[in-house]
Amino acid sequence: MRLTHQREQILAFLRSKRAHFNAVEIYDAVREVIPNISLGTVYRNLGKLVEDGEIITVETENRSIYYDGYIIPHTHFVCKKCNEIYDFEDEPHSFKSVSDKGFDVDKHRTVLYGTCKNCKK
Amino acid sequence: MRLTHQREQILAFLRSKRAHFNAVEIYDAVREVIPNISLGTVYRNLGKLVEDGEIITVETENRSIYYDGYIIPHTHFVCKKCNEIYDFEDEPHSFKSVSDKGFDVDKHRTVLYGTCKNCKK
DNA sequence: CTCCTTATCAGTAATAATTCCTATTACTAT
DNA sequence: ATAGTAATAGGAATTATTACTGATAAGGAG
Repeated sequence: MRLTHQREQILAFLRSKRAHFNAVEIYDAVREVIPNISLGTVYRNLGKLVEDGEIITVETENRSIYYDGYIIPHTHFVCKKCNEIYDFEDEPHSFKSVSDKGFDVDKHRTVLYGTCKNCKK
Repeated sequence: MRLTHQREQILAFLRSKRAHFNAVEIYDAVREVIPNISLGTVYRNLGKLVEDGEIITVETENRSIYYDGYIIPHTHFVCKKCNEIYDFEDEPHSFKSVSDKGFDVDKHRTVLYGTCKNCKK
């Protein structure tokens, strides 16, 4: 994988923020540095970075996919009021009952839905 | 919520199959019974049925949302080779660390990714 | 440093999934 | 029956993502 300026900046942006962004938000952010980058380039690089394990995706009930530069396994919490995505530590889990049945688990995603601390007020 | 013929058939279809379908698949299936049902009606009713807790959604890395008439909490496994979605029992989890921090958890979704038993052969 | 190969790029068109809009129909309670 | 509300079909519009094409630039070989 060639390290292009575009790919470098996308990765740098995601690593610099401990938050979750969709493709257009990343596009807008990286355009500050590379004004003529195209959205297609952002999507292509996000895809490759995911493939390479440099970043991870968060699928929620919202239609768009969110990208996360923090790749240590963790659980996401989506607030149904403000839509903010929060990080939490994974609780211990083995998925032993799944692997025992002959299924190979590569990765897992847990998303919690509810009301966040701020929106409860 | 009015129980219309359309809503009834959508729900009946999802309850009759222990599998996961996207909106277009459900549309095609229900059209066998109600030939002139529209896709918009399917989407609208799926949304209401989810709101009402009659069915649940499964968000995966694929772009479309899958609907599931089996609403007892369980874990989904998506095969990266054949894209089949399998059901597994939930492992015990409390999300206590999340609620202890003042976040109210309404529901959770866990999706495992990997290679299924059949595709391993 | 220069050339060469090839991945990657910008720009744009196309596709897929979902939502929105409008006129019409069905149900409910007067 | 009639009015009022809610739901529908059909199609247009929107949003998110992917695919295509000729031009560019990254990285290795000489």
